[in-house]
Amino acid sequence: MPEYTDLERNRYEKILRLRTQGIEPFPAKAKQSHTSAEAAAAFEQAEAAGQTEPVQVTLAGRLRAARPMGKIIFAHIEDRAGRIQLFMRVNDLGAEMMDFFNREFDLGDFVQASGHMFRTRTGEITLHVTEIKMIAKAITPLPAAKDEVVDGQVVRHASLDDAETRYRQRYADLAVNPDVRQLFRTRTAIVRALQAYLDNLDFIEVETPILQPIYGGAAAKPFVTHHNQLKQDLYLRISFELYLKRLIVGGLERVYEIGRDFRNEGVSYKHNPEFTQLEFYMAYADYHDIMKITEEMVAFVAQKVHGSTTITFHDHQIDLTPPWRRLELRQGILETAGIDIAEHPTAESLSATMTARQIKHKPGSTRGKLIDSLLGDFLEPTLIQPTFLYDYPRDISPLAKSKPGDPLTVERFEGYVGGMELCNAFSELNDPLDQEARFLEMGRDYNADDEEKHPMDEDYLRALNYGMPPTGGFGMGVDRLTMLLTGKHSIREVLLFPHLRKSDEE
RNA sequence: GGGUGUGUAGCUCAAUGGCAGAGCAGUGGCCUUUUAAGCCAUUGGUUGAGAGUUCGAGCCUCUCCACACUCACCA
Repeated sequence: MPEYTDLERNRYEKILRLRTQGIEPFPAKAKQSHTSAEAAAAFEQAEAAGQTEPVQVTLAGRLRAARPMGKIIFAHIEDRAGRIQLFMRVNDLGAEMMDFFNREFDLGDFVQASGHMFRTRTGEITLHVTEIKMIAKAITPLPAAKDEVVDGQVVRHASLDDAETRYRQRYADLAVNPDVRQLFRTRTAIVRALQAYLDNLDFIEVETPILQPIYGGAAAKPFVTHHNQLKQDLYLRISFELYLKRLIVGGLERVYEIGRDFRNEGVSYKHNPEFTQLEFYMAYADYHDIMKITEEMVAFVAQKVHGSTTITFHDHQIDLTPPWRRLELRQGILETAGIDIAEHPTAESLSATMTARQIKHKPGSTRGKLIDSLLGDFLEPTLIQPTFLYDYPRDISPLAKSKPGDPLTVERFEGYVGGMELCNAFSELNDPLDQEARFLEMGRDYNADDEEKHPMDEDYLRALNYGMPPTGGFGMGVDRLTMLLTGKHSIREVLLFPHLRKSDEE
């Protein structure tokens, strides 16, 4: 037995006491004929129809409030649809049963109650209980002690809002905070809406390996694991990109995957070591086509789950209605940082200008990285309304197709909303010769012995050699989309079980 | 990794360096239409952990732990 507090010990002893009376506090069977909402609806319908025979139901849920008043008891139980009041009377249940309830039932217990629906004197639709049964005893009291229902809204007088407890004990958070339960329903609705949108465009959803012998498709440090029998190190994927494009080579033409990526990097309000990504690839599309799909898809999802394409995020009214603003990256940096990157075709030149303007940057960075840091420092915070930034430096985009006539630039865009990067997309590089050269440029090598160098993904190059049609590709952080659509400012609020440091007690 | 802040009862929070408290929950009573039910009584503390200063530390100092915010890192 774990160490119990006095409150828990008291409840634990009730379990023992129930068993000595031959009552199992964790019975194998339970019944729920209606949810709270269905029971209320059925009653209202019968009432409107002038039906005289009572609406008989069996409800099940967690006991969330109890008001014993001597020979009657009012209580509320909560199920997935909400709360409903129970009414118990000594006339119906007998003194012994009333005592039994008062003595052995606690807030947080799961109960099953049968009876008929009626209205109390105050008009509240209530279950008049003829039989009540314990179906699962709670030993640990729920952290929020008391709620009040005002006009159908649950007002918490002593709520659980300590962030650490909420994240470490998400089960308790969900159990006492209905808005948290609702948020995760919305999250699922967002994923369903994304699927519906893409399915309607004749995409197929696929699953590709999470354990990969060579990681790629993004710039991130991987988690490493090991297959014992094969005596082989494997990486948890940092993106799905290279596998999905193999499927384009195979002729599937329109594919997407929604799944987990793993990146062995810092944690922040918008970063978690594992996060959910949507990637799709569409043959015969280029990055301009993908922009159109992106803005339509996000607007579709917002409409579906939020009922509107206008959202509020960090006190900003954000309008997701297409078309979104399109801004050339060069122009955006010129306007916000006052530097024209086109005038600085080399890292040395750009670095010198940044130094002259006292803009902090890491010496020895590539031109692309310098541009990326200008973007992050000056431009990104200004991109509140949805904006596609397009035409990115080639050296930070090794999988994107070059822009015709501009050797330094590729056909890539990123979508920003609320000052946060939401998605990344490009016209895919489908020239195997150029792709091999890009891999070599970024330090991949056929001789993978050198630990500093990533092995060349020869199989991916072989796939490209078979021929890949012109393709537009897209990746988006589903967690970040969920943050935007639910107005949450931390990725942890939209992850059921966010990553936290191991605590002492675990 | 750096900075700022927080950590007190099951939950939400008080406490000038001087007896560690309240509301709710819990426990024992009363109560046949309540809904933060009410009324009476009452239990509950290694003040995150450890060390130091002091006659005396929840409070001051140091170390550590956790969390939050933030900066840095992050093709």
